[in-house]
Amino acid sequence: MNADAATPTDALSAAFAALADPTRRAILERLAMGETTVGDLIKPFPISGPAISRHLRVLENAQLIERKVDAQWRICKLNAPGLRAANDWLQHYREFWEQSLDRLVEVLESAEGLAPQSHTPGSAQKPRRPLAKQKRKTGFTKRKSP
Amino acid sequence: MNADAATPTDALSAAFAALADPTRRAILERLAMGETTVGDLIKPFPISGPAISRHLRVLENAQLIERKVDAQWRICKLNAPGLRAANDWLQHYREFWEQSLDRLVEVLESAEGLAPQSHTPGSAQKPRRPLAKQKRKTGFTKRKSP
DNA sequence: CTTTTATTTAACAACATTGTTAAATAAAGA
DNA sequence: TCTTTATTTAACAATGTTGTTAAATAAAAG
Repeated sequence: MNADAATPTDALSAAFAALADPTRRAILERLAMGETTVGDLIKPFPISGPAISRHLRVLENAQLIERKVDAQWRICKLNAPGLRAANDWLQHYREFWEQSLDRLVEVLESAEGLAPQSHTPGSAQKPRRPLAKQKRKTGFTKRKSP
Repeated sequence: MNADAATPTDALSAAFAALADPTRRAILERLAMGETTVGDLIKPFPISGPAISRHLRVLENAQLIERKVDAQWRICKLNAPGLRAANDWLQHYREFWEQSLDRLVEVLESAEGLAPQSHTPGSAQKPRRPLAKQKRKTGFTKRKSP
């Protein structure tokens, strides 16, 4: 609903960016089994300690994990609110894909090959031809007429 | 459950990476209202056409949108399965944050300031001291003893 | 106090991402 | 056909990310 494409690195962007790495996702999966130390987290991975250390920082900045100090160990654990925030954003599309699935089911069941159009709310009508005749400023570079 | 940190750019990584950009999220939000043209999508943004064009490619590669050609227009629309896949991944943490919320509620309600420990399954016991005495290969660089 | 264990910082190279402008493509319309 | 409209590709600079090794910190153990 808001087209705010400004904020330098908002929380959501940081969260998704953090989730975009398989190593970090694997770390989260490990942490879902319970909090543990950095040294323990590193074991499954073929990368260096400092590399993991930075992955953890990324996860922490993204608020997907928290760290606490226990002597020379840093205990890492999942941070619920951060994970939840990312999930919530995706959730507002839930309606969309469920609708799509409904429609697919319909198509399959009626076996007619053509889904009836006007069925669900929220999916705007597509105009046969895009919008108007008026001058549309597009932001694309114009070509000089030679 | 799987610690596969290998695949160069798996679908999930691509999806989350695509979601990590506010401009792209705004594009998806716009598309949630119905499919439309590239020229229409660009309007709210202060960036150039080619920039949007590439954002769209990123979204398409991540399978979050689909494009079809209609004369000189490319009509963009959301791609349910891709969005769903990203959501599903996050969903397996749902249990986790719900549990955390439950616990928070308990703490607040009992107003004792201390949550009873052994309550929920899935959250492993933290050993008072991490694991064993045995030699643990950590993967961190060792310091030379001077 | 010296050494060991755990983890982070620093410095750096290899890539990847994003935005820019100019030019290419392609269909529609005059 | 020539022009306009819509969008992509190319080339490039600025910036960000990830991994590496060497060195810095800091608490624990001897």
